[in-house]
Amino acid sequence: MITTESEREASSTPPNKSSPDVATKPRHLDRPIPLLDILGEQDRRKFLEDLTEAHYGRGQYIFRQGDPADYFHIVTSGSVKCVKSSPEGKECTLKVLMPGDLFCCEAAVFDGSPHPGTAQPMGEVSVLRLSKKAYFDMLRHNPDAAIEVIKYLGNRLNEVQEQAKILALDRADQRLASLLVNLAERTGVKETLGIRLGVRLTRQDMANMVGVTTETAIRIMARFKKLRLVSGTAARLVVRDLLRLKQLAASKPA
Amino acid sequence: MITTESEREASSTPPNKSSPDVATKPRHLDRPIPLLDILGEQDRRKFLEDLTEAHYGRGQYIFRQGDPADYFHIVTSGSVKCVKSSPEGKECTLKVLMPGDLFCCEAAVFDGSPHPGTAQPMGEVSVLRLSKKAYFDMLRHNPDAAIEVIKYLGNRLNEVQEQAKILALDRADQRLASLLVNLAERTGVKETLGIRLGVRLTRQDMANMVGVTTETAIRIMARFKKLRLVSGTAARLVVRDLLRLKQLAASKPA
DNA sequence: TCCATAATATGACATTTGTCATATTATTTT
DNA sequence: AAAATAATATGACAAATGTCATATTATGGA
Repeated sequence: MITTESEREASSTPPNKSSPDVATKPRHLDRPIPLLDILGEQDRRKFLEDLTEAHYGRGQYIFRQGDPADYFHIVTSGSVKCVKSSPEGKECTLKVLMPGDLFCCEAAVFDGSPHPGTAQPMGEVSVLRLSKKAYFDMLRHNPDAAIEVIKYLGNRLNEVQEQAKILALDRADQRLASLLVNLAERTGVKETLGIRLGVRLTRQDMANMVGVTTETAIRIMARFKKLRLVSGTAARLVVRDLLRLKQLAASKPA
Repeated sequence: MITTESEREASSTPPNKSSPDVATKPRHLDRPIPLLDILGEQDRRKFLEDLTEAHYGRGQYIFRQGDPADYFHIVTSGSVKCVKSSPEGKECTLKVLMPGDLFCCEAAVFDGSPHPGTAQPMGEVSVLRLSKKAYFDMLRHNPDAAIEVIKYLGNRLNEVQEQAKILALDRADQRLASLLVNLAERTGVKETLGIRLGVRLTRQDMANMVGVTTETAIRIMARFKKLRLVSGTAARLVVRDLLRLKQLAASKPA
């Protein structure tokens, strides 16, 4: 999925807060959400009544590791970082959620355990929130919705397992190449010179996603730049040679 | 969950085959399966009709990476290795499934894409199999069953994400310590001298699970043995000091 | 019991990646 | 526009892990 043009990325930076700017009935949704489309008309109306829309900006958190898990979420615009931190303070970014992605479909929502990670907006973000109870009711009354959630979770599970495999077996440069390929395919926007990533990503962000230090990520990106595989930095990162990056990600030697 | 005594681990090694020894109506189930317990009596009867039980031994495969995904599975006895291999031949073991675990709840079962990994019995194993269609029907007619699957998938997702974090951030010895703690808690059997793991695990197996070479796993295990954290080898691996292993897994320095 | 094979062990060395220090260049904010 | 901060860059060196070679010990099957 490489769209050909569609940007948001508001650059205003509101001060640090920990609750959403607004929480209202949802207005218009940017793009179709499979889960919502599945619901019948009457269910959909009932369901939408329980949904609230929340907006977040830079420096805020949607929720933090250890917080109680009370809501099921759907991203409607912008992107969301899922981060886990270890007791000693090191951080790892596990996933960048895009519009249409669900989160907290999980066990935590059912059994009252706290969030196993932090959800952080990357720029301006809107999400739909559904209370634990309403989510549960929806699943119970809508087998098709439940199946949709099962499919989503199954895909996510496969995805993370692939990611774990990459972390376990591949070198730093291959892991970085995999990340760039993945983000280019999931969020990329075609341009004359290549594929521009749809998310702002510093070398530090990349480092956190592939389990290396920032210095290592910088050195490898410098090499990739020299090889004309990529160009640009955080705000405007362009993948210039998707094919060769893919080959690098799958190759044996250095 | 550390049971106090309950072993199987048949030691006979039938020759390499790629189809189950038998596929019959399930007889008696070793332990309760939450998913089955949820179904009402009549649903349960109908459901059980579609279930077949299959048995596998050493050297066989339940399915292999790339095979078409036609069945949903439940482990009823023994343990199953989930393995992924990269194009260059390196392998990574992502999970050891125990009785009660579900597998192939996933998207692959629905949309016709092939198995993203291999499922391999560790010793003698029995699984229940349900055809894609019957599984789908069950989910559609049993909201509670669908919710159970969602819970299961959610737990698995959290688990793999935790694993990915560990692979991304921790040193080899910490990853190995985490693995031992995890297996001791999930499969361990209490003994006078510690907790014996309920699965046969060579240093090579461990290496594949934490993304290091066999040599590194051997060296680290030798260190652990010297520190009296563990004892024994593959067939009889004992965790002697769970607490210190946990501390090691969570500590900052060497 | 013996043999064949699998598993564990260990050393020497190469490679990869991390750490720390210090610049340089972008980007925000005032 | 200037100042402050964040991001990128680079070198020197240390530490962790991999590679390859070669033993030694354990285990399962004839």
